[in-house]
Amino acid sequence: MKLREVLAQNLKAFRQAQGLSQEELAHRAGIDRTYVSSLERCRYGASIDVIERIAEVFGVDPVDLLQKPLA
Amino acid sequence: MKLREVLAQNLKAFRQAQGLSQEELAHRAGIDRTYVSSLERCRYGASIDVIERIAEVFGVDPVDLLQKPLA
DNA sequence: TTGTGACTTTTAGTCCGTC
DNA sequence: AGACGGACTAAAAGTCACA
Repeated sequence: MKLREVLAQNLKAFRQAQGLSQEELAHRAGIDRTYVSSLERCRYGASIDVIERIAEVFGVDPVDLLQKPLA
Repeated sequence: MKLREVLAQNLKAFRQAQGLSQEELAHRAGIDRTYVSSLERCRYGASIDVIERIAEVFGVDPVDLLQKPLA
């Protein structure tokens, strides 16, 4: 499984776990709403800068967004 | 500390620990020689695709390249 | 609320060097 | 062996309208 796919899944999972819409997350992270959508759809492979900013919004370590689910 | 700085430090540390030159690492990861140098100097923030490929060369989890030193 | 196509701007990443 | 730069190309970052 590609790392960008892991990111996409974790991104969606963290976002929904915190009850945020794509739009709310985008606003708080200072990025575009459609870009969040693109990341969750694996349209792009994100840069580490974007990963870092999103992790800040979630209040987690950036590493957590790239960690494969144990299952 | 910025995530791209963490990557830069870990990249250099892993590379030297395995006794690889920048050029050898670049060749094995299928990226450019000067780009490895650039990453270690924080000239760029890498994409997750590049991080993944470099981690494969080192034989480690991509997450390990982004983990801050415990010290 | 989210997905998508078309688009422009910025940056990643390459290739050529010199020091 | 590696730092560093200029110039270039591919891809990401970011915006918008519309379904």
